[in-house]
Amino acid sequence: MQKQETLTKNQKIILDLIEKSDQPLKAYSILFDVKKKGINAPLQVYRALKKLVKIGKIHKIESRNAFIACKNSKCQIAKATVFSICESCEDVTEIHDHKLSEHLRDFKDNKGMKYSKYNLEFFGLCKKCV
Amino acid sequence: MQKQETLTKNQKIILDLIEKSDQPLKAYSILFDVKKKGINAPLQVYRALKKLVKIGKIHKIESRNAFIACKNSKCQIAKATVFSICESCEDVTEIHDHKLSEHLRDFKDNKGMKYSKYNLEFFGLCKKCV
DNA sequence: TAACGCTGTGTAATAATATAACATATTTAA
DNA sequence: TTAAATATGTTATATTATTACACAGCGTTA
Ligand SMILES: [Zn+2]
Ligand SMILES: [Zn+2]
Ligand SMILES: [Zn+2]
Ligand SMILES: [Zn+2]
Repeated sequence: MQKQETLTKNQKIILDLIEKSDQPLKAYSILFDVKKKGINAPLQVYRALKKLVKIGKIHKIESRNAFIACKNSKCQIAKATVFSICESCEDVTEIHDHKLSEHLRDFKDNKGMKYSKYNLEFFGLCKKCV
Repeated sequence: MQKQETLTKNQKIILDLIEKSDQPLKAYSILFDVKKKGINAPLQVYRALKKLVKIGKIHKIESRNAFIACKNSKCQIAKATVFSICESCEDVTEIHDHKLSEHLRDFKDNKGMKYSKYNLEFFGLCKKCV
């Protein structure tokens, strides 16, 4: 369900920037970078980020307040994200693990709660940093 | 490994407050509540929170920037947390599911990364809010 | 004892993250 | 072709979190 063609100007500018980075970007660093393209205010950035998160083009790394592009162009799991985060170099990688996804998708607690979404962040040391 | 007896005055005040609430509290709401006890500045709160998180007495709900007490007094999993969050009433519950914990503890990605910690947040609607 | 490292405290200032409110424009759908 | 929904630009402000500095208490150890 490709939707990029329906993005607005600001959304495209900001998505382009995030997609060019393989690591998460913070809102105010995005703002700094897009000022030359006429985006002047935090709110313009946050609005675009909100939309891009909503349609699954990017994800928010909650523990870092940063945003990373979803590399899976057919991402069906915009609402079911798993990341690995190196606590030393801060390298972030999105994990797509079928078995894990299944397990999480099927998880039922004992409260009868219905889950529509989850976010999982693993922390540790990457190979370079061990 | 009970460590509460070694907590300092500020840490105790703040832990008490958080433990009395069954729902997550935000740092500045904590600050407001403990002003009558002589804690005047954000940093005093954040320092106590940091320590309490570190020793597993409380957990941070990353998506909400809020802090909740760990109800499991023998919590071995201060670094392996799972929460369910109702997106309507914002009710938060810590989940202790043995099978899920095992699955997450044993998870290995294909990058050879060594995980020491994870945080999982499920979102949905609780029974009241469905 | 004295020197040191470690942890915590108190205070002031500031940084970083995010939203409210308002006026207007554009797109979409009935 | 009106109405609803979505997006924009701008200003101001709210919320969350840290830096920097001076000092106090405690245990180790020289
Ligand atoms: Zn993705
Ligand atoms: Zn690393
Ligand atoms: Zn816990
Ligand atoms: Zn609810």
